[in-house]
Amino acid sequence: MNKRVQHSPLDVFDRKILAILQRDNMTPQRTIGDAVNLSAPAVQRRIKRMREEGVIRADVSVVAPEAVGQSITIFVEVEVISETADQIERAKTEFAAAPEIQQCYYVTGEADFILVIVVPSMADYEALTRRLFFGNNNVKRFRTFVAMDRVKVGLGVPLE
Amino acid sequence: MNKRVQHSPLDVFDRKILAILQRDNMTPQRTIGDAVNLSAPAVQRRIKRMREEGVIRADVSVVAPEAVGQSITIFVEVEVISETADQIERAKTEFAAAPEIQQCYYVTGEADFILVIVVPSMADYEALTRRLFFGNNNVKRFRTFVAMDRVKVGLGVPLE
DNA sequence: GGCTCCCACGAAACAAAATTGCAAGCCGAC
DNA sequence: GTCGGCTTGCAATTTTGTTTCGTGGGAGCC
Repeated sequence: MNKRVQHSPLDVFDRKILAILQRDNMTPQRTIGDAVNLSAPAVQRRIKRMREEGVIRADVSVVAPEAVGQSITIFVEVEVISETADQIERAKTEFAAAPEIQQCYYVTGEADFILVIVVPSMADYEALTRRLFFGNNNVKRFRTFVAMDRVKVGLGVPLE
Repeated sequence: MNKRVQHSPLDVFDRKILAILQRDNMTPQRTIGDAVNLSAPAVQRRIKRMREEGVIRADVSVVAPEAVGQSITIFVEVEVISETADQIERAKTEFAAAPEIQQCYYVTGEADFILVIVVPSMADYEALTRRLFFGNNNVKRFRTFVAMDRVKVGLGVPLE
Protein backbone atom coordinates (compact mmCIF):
# COMPACT_ATOMS: atom_id res chain seq x y z
CA MET A 1 0.00 0.00 0.00
CA ASN A 2 2.89 2.30 0.62
CA LYS A 3 5.67 3.22 -1.73
CA ARG A 4 7.94 0.24 -1.72
CA VAL A 5 10.92 1.26 -3.76
CA GLN A 6 14.23 -0.51 -4.08
CA HIS A 7 16.87 1.03 -1.90
CA SER A 8 20.31 0.45 -3.23
CA PRO A 9 22.78 0.57 -0.37
CA LEU A 10 23.87 4.02 0.66
CA ASP A 11 27.53 4.82 0.92
CA VAL A 12 29.22 7.39 3.10
CA PHE A 13 28.71 10.14 0.53
CA ASP A 14 25.00 9.50 0.35
CA ARG A 15 24.66 9.65 4.08
CA LYS A 16 26.60 12.87 4.36
CA ILE A 17 24.46 14.40 1.66
CA LEU A 18 21.30 13.27 3.43
CA ALA A 19 22.53 14.68 6.69
CA ILE A 20 22.87 18.06 5.02
CA LEU A 21 19.60 17.91 3.12
CA GLN A 22 17.48 16.92 6.07
CA ARG A 23 18.77 19.99 7.83
CA ASP A 24 18.49 22.33 4.86
CA ASN A 25 17.49 21.18 1.44
CA MET A 26 18.13 24.59 -0.09
CA THR A 27 21.85 24.13 0.28
CA PRO A 28 23.41 24.63 -3.16
CA GLN A 29 24.77 21.46 -4.67
CA ARG A 30 28.15 23.10 -5.09
CA THR A 31 28.29 23.77 -1.37
CA ILE A 32 27.31 20.21 -0.63
CA GLY A 33 29.97 19.07 -3.03
CA ASP A 34 32.59 21.06 -1.16
CA ALA A 35 31.41 19.65 2.14
CA VAL A 36 31.59 16.03 1.06
CA ASN A 37 34.43 16.31 -1.46
CA LEU A 38 32.47 15.63 -4.59
CA SER A 39 31.66 17.66 -7.68
CA ALA A 40 28.28 19.33 -8.02
CA PRO A 41 27.11 16.96 -10.77
CA ALA A 42 28.04 13.95 -8.69
CA VAL A 43 26.01 15.34 -5.81
CA GLN A 44 23.16 16.07 -8.17
CA ARG A 45 23.14 12.52 -9.52
CA ARG A 46 23.09 11.04 -6.05
CA ILE A 47 20.28 13.27 -4.90
CA LYS A 48 18.28 12.46 -7.99
CA ARG A 49 18.78 8.76 -7.46
CA MET A 50 17.78 8.94 -3.83
CA ARG A 51 14.67 10.86 -4.72
CA GLU A 52 13.71 8.26 -7.30
CA GLU A 53 14.40 5.41 -4.93
CA GLY A 54 12.32 6.97 -2.22
CA VAL A 55 15.17 7.43 0.20
CA ILE A 56 14.20 11.07 0.08
CA ARG A 57 10.47 11.02 0.58
CA ALA A 58 9.70 14.67 0.13
CA ASP A 59 11.07 18.17 0.20
CA VAL A 60 9.06 20.51 2.31
CA SER A 61 8.98 23.82 4.09
CA VAL A 62 8.30 23.60 7.79
CA VAL A 63 5.68 26.13 8.75
CA ALA A 64 5.44 27.50 12.28
CA PRO A 65 1.93 26.46 13.35
CA GLU A 66 1.38 29.46 15.62
CA ALA A 67 2.20 31.79 12.77
CA VAL A 68 -0.82 30.58 10.86
CA GLY A 69 -3.17 30.46 13.79
CA GLN A 70 -2.80 26.77 14.58
CA SER A 71 -1.44 27.32 18.01
CA ILE A 72 -2.35 24.15 19.85
CA THR A 73 -0.63 20.82 19.48
CA ILE A 74 -2.36 17.81 20.95
CA PHE A 75 -1.53 14.16 21.41
CA VAL A 76 -4.20 11.55 21.46
CA GLU A 77 -3.97 7.88 22.33
CA VAL A 78 -6.85 6.06 20.74
CA GLU A 79 -8.04 2.65 21.75
CA VAL A 80 -10.41 0.82 19.46
CA ILE A 81 -12.94 -1.89 20.15
CA SER A 82 -12.56 -4.18 17.21
CA GLU A 83 -9.12 -4.74 15.78
CA THR A 84 -10.10 -6.60 12.65
CA ALA A 85 -8.03 -5.86 9.60
CA ASP A 86 -10.62 -3.82 7.80
CA GLN A 87 -11.70 -1.90 10.88
CA ILE A 88 -8.09 -0.89 11.37
CA GLU A 89 -7.74 -0.04 7.73
CA ARG A 90 -10.82 2.10 7.89
CA ALA A 91 -9.48 3.96 10.90
CA LYS A 92 -6.14 4.56 9.21
CA THR A 93 -7.83 5.97 6.17
CA GLU A 94 -10.04 8.25 8.20
CA PHE A 95 -7.21 9.56 10.34
CA ALA A 96 -4.95 10.06 7.37
CA ALA A 97 -7.61 12.10 5.63
CA ALA A 98 -8.04 14.66 8.39
CA PRO A 99 -5.89 17.72 7.71
CA GLU A 100 -5.71 18.57 11.41
CA ILE A 101 -3.97 15.27 12.02
CA GLN A 102 -0.34 15.86 11.42
CA GLN A 103 0.82 12.41 12.32
CA CYS A 104 -0.82 9.07 12.89
CA TYR A 105 0.85 5.91 14.05
CA TYR A 106 -0.57 2.46 14.56
CA VAL A 107 1.09 1.13 17.67
CA THR A 108 1.38 -1.77 20.03
CA GLY A 109 0.80 -1.40 23.73
CA GLU A 110 -2.03 0.01 25.73
CA ALA A 111 -3.22 2.13 22.85
CA ASP A 112 -3.86 1.33 19.21
CA PHE A 113 -3.30 4.66 17.56
CA ILE A 114 -1.33 7.70 18.51
CA LEU A 115 -2.21 10.95 16.83
CA VAL A 116 -0.53 14.31 16.68
CA ILE A 117 -3.07 17.01 16.07
CA VAL A 118 -2.72 20.71 15.35
CA VAL A 119 -5.69 23.03 15.84
CA PRO A 120 -6.39 26.74 16.35
CA SER A 121 -8.24 26.35 19.63
CA MET A 122 -9.63 23.94 22.16
CA ALA A 123 -13.06 24.47 20.75
CA ASP A 124 -11.81 23.18 17.42
CA TYR A 125 -10.29 20.19 19.13
CA GLU A 126 -13.53 19.53 20.90
CA ALA A 127 -15.35 19.62 17.58
CA LEU A 128 -12.78 17.29 16.11
CA THR A 129 -13.17 14.73 18.88
CA ARG A 130 -16.88 14.82 18.33
CA ARG A 131 -16.44 14.06 14.69
CA LEU A 132 -13.55 11.67 14.89
CA PHE A 133 -14.02 9.74 18.13
CA PHE A 134 -17.56 10.10 19.38
CA GLY A 135 -18.78 9.82 15.84
CA ASN A 136 -16.91 6.57 15.39
CA ASN A 137 -18.48 3.68 17.24
CA ASN A 138 -15.33 1.61 17.03
CA VAL A 139 -13.44 3.97 19.32
CA LYS A 140 -13.42 2.56 22.83
CA ARG A 141 -11.68 5.45 24.51
CA PHE A 142 -9.07 8.09 23.97
CA ARG A 143 -6.66 10.02 26.13
CA THR A 144 -5.66 13.58 25.40
CA PHE A 145 -2.37 15.32 26.12
CA VAL A 146 -2.02 18.99 25.39
CA ALA A 147 1.42 20.22 24.43
CA MET A 148 2.65 23.13 26.50
CA ASP A 149 5.96 23.27 24.69
CA ARG A 150 7.09 21.85 21.41
CA VAL A 151 10.58 21.21 22.69
CA LYS A 152 11.88 19.53 19.57
CA VAL A 153 9.96 18.93 16.42
CA GLY A 154 11.44 17.44 13.33
CA LEU A 155 11.55 14.43 11.08
CA GLY A 156 15.30 14.13 10.96
CA VAL A 157 16.72 10.67 11.41
CA PRO A 158 20.09 9.97 12.97
CA LEU A 159 22.73 9.35 10.32
CA GLU A 160 25.95 7.49 11.12
CA MET B 1 14.66 31.16 24.68
CA ASN B 2 13.26 30.20 21.37
CA LYS B 3 12.73 32.09 18.17
CA ARG B 4 10.44 34.96 18.87
CA VAL B 5 10.04 36.74 15.59
CA GLN B 6 7.36 39.18 14.65
CA HIS B 7 4.76 37.64 12.44
CA SER B 8 3.09 40.21 10.30
CA PRO B 9 -0.39 39.07 9.40
CA LEU B 10 -0.57 36.66 6.50
CA ASP B 11 -2.88 37.38 3.62
CA VAL B 12 -4.51 34.93 1.28
CA PHE B 13 -1.50 34.90 -1.03
CA ASP B 14 0.85 34.01 1.76
CA ARG B 15 -1.33 31.17 2.89
CA LYS B 16 -1.67 29.74 -0.57
CA ILE B 17 2.06 29.93 -1.01
CA LEU B 18 2.64 28.21 2.31
CA ALA B 19 0.18 25.50 1.41
CA ILE B 20 2.23 24.76 -1.67
CA LEU B 21 5.61 24.99 0.00
CA GLN B 22 4.78 22.72 2.88
CA ARG B 23 3.85 20.09 0.37
CA ASP B 24 6.79 20.65 -1.96
CA ASN B 25 9.27 23.41 -1.46
CA MET B 26 11.03 22.68 -4.71
CA THR B 27 8.11 24.02 -6.68
CA PRO B 28 9.43 26.72 -9.03
CA GLN B 29 8.38 30.20 -8.02
CA ARG B 30 7.03 30.70 -11.48
CA THR B 31 4.67 27.76 -10.98
CA ILE B 32 3.63 29.07 -7.61
CA GLY B 33 3.04 32.44 -9.18
CA ASP B 34 0.74 30.91 -11.74
CA ALA B 35 -1.14 29.05 -9.06
CA VAL B 36 -1.76 32.09 -6.91
CA ASN B 37 -1.88 34.73 -9.63
CA LEU B 38 1.26 36.62 -8.78
CA SER B 39 4.53 37.18 -10.57
CA ALA B 40 7.53 35.07 -9.69
CA PRO B 41 9.40 37.95 -8.03
CA ALA B 42 6.38 38.80 -5.90
CA VAL B 43 6.24 35.19 -4.74
CA GLN B 44 9.94 35.26 -4.07
CA ARG B 45 9.71 38.37 -1.93
CA ARG B 46 6.89 36.91 0.12
CA ILE B 47 8.75 33.70 0.69
CA LYS B 48 11.84 35.60 1.72
CA ARG B 49 9.85 37.68 4.15
CA MET B 50 8.19 34.64 5.67
CA ARG B 51 11.53 32.97 6.10
CA GLU B 52 12.94 36.01 7.84
CA GLU B 53 9.90 36.34 10.06
CA GLY B 54 10.07 32.71 11.05
CA VAL B 55 6.76 31.75 9.54
CA ILE B 56 8.79 29.29 7.52
CA ARG B 57 10.94 27.60 10.09
CA ALA B 58 13.06 25.46 7.86
CA ASP B 59 13.33 23.82 4.49
CA VAL B 60 14.18 20.18 4.69
CA SER B 61 14.28 16.89 2.89
CA VAL B 62 12.28 14.14 4.52
CA VAL B 63 14.34 11.00 4.68
CA ALA B 64 12.74 7.57 4.84
CA PRO B 65 14.01 6.17 8.15
CA GLU B 66 14.00 2.56 7.00
CA ALA B 67 16.15 3.49 4.04
CA VAL B 68 18.95 4.49 6.34
CA GLY B 69 18.58 1.63 8.75
CA GLN B 70 16.48 3.42 11.34
CA SER B 71 13.54 1.14 11.01
CA ILE B 72 11.81 1.42 14.36
CA THR B 73 9.69 4.30 15.51
CA ILE B 74 8.82 4.44 19.17
CA PHE B 75 6.64 6.61 21.36
CA VAL B 76 7.46 7.21 24.96
CA GLU B 77 5.42 8.87 27.66
CA VAL B 78 7.73 10.07 30.36
CA GLU B 79 6.64 10.99 33.83
CA VAL B 80 9.07 12.85 36.03
CA ILE B 81 9.32 13.07 39.79
CA SER B 82 10.13 16.69 40.38
CA GLU B 83 8.57 19.28 38.15
CA THR B 84 10.56 22.29 39.24
CA ALA B 85 11.41 24.74 36.52
CA ASP B 86 15.05 23.89 36.26
CA GLN B 87 14.48 20.15 36.43
CA ILE B 88 12.10 20.49 33.50
CA GLU B 89 14.54 22.69 31.69
CA ARG B 90 17.27 20.17 32.22
CA ALA B 91 15.10 17.40 30.84
CA LYS B 92 14.16 19.43 27.80
CA THR B 93 17.77 20.15 27.04
CA GLU B 94 18.77 16.53 27.43
CA PHE B 95 15.97 15.23 25.24
CA ALA B 96 16.54 17.84 22.60
CA ALA B 97 20.18 16.90 22.40
CA ALA B 98 19.62 13.23 21.63
CA PRO B 99 19.71 12.64 17.89
CA GLU B 100 17.50 9.56 18.19
CA ILE B 101 14.75 11.75 19.56
CA GLN B 102 12.92 13.12 16.61
CA GLN B 103 10.30 14.99 18.55
CA CYS B 104 9.85 16.00 22.15
CA TYR B 105 6.82 17.71 23.63
CA TYR B 106 6.21 18.91 27.15
CA VAL B 107 2.60 18.08 27.88
CA THR B 108 -0.17 18.28 30.41
CA GLY B 109 -2.05 15.23 31.55
CA GLU B 110 -0.94 11.91 32.92
CA ALA B 111 2.50 12.26 31.40
CA ASP B 112 5.00 15.09 31.37
CA PHE B 113 6.89 14.45 28.18
CA ILE B 114 6.06 12.66 25.02
CA LEU B 115 8.90 11.57 22.82
CA VAL B 116 9.08 10.24 19.30
CA ILE B 117 12.16 8.14 18.86
CA VAL B 118 13.73 6.55 15.82
CA VAL B 119 16.24 3.74 16.21
CA PRO B 120 17.71 0.89 14.16
CA SER B 121 16.69 -1.88 16.54
CA MET B 122 15.13 -2.72 19.85
CA ALA B 123 18.55 -3.28 21.30
CA ASP B 124 19.37 0.31 20.49
CA TYR B 125 16.19 1.45 22.13
CA GLU B 126 16.96 -0.58 25.18
CA ALA B 127 20.36 1.06 25.37
CA LEU B 128 18.76 4.45 24.95
CA THR B 129 16.30 3.88 27.79
CA ARG B 130 19.18 2.87 29.98
CA ARG B 131 20.97 6.09 29.22
CA LEU B 132 18.02 8.44 29.12
CA PHE B 133 15.55 7.11 31.67
CA PHE B 134 17.23 4.73 34.06
CA GLY B 135 20.25 6.98 34.07
CA ASN B 136 18.12 9.94 35.05
CA ASN B 137 16.94 9.80 38.62
CA ASN B 138 14.21 12.34 38.00
CA VAL B 139 12.33 9.96 35.73
CA LYS B 140 9.54 8.32 37.68
CA ARG B 141 8.33 6.01 34.97
CA PHE B 142 7.88 5.74 31.24
CA ARG B 143 5.54 3.91 28.91
CA THR B 144 6.63 2.63 25.53
CA PHE B 145 4.59 2.27 22.37
CA VAL B 146 6.13 0.70 19.32
CA ALA B 147 4.88 1.87 15.97
CA MET B 148 3.77 -0.91 13.68
CA ASP B 149 2.76 1.47 10.93
CA ARG B 150 3.61 5.06 10.30
CA VAL B 151 0.21 5.80 8.85
CA LYS B 152 0.74 9.50 8.35
CA VAL B 153 3.86 11.45 9.14
CA GLY B 154 4.31 15.08 8.40
CA LEU B 155 4.61 18.51 9.86
CA GLY B 156 2.09 20.15 7.62
CA VAL B 157 -0.44 22.42 9.26
CA PRO B 158 -3.94 22.96 7.97
CA LEU B 159 -4.13 26.06 5.78
CA GLU B 160 -6.73 27.79 3.74
C1' DG C 1 49.06 -9.75 -17.69
C1' DG C 2 46.08 -7.64 -20.92
C1' DC C 3 41.57 -6.99 -22.44
C1' DT C 4 36.83 -5.10 -22.46
C1' DC C 5 32.78 -3.48 -20.21
C1' DC C 6 30.70 -0.73 -16.94
C1' DC C 7 30.19 2.93 -13.74
C1' DA C 8 31.10 6.95 -11.40
C1' DC C 9 33.63 10.84 -11.74
C1' DG C 10 35.00 15.94 -12.99
C1' DA C 11 35.07 19.91 -16.28
C1' DA C 12 32.67 22.63 -19.15
C1' DA C 13 28.69 24.00 -21.65
C1' DC C 14 24.04 24.80 -21.17
C1' DA C 15 19.33 25.65 -19.37
C1' DA C 16 16.49 27.12 -15.85
C1' DA C 17 15.55 29.32 -11.90
C1' DA C 18 16.26 32.83 -8.42
C1' DT C 19 17.44 37.52 -7.43
C1' DT C 20 17.96 42.41 -8.20
C1' DG C 21 16.94 47.04 -10.10
C1' DC C 22 13.62 49.95 -11.58
C1' DA C 23 9.40 52.24 -12.92
C1' DA C 24 4.55 52.21 -12.20
C1' DG C 25 0.16 51.49 -9.58
C1' DC C 26 -2.31 51.54 -5.33
C1' DC C 27 -3.89 53.15 -0.95
C1' DG C 28 -3.78 56.00 3.46
C1' DA C 29 -2.22 60.29 5.72
C1' DC C 30 -1.92 64.90 5.64
C1' DG D 1 -4.82 66.91 -4.38
C1' DT D 2 -0.25 65.31 -3.30
C1' DC D 3 3.19 63.06 -0.79
C1' DG D 4 5.18 58.75 0.92
C1' DG D 5 5.28 54.01 1.82
C1' DC D 6 4.41 49.60 0.07
C1' DT D 7 3.77 46.04 -3.42
C1' DT D 8 3.60 44.88 -7.96
C1' DG D 9 5.31 43.44 -12.80
C1' DC D 10 8.89 43.45 -16.15
C1' DA D 11 13.58 43.06 -17.68
C1' DA D 12 18.42 42.34 -16.76
C1' DT D 13 21.68 39.90 -14.05
C1' DT D 14 23.44 36.33 -11.34
C1' DT D 15 23.22 32.10 -9.27
C1' DT D 16 21.97 27.43 -9.41
C1' DG D 17 20.69 23.13 -11.45
C1' DT D 18 21.25 19.98 -15.36
C1' DT D 19 23.19 17.79 -19.41
C1' DT D 20 27.00 16.46 -22.24
C1' DC D 21 31.25 14.59 -22.95
C1' DG D 22 35.61 12.61 -22.19
C1' DT D 23 38.50 10.20 -18.54
C1' DG D 24 39.93 6.87 -15.13
C1' DG D 25 39.37 3.02 -12.06
C1' DG D 26 37.55 -1.59 -10.95
C1' DA D 27 35.37 -6.34 -12.06
C1' DG D 28 35.22 -10.03 -14.80
C1' DC D 29 37.19 -12.69 -18.57
C1' DC D 30 40.25 -14.32 -21.86
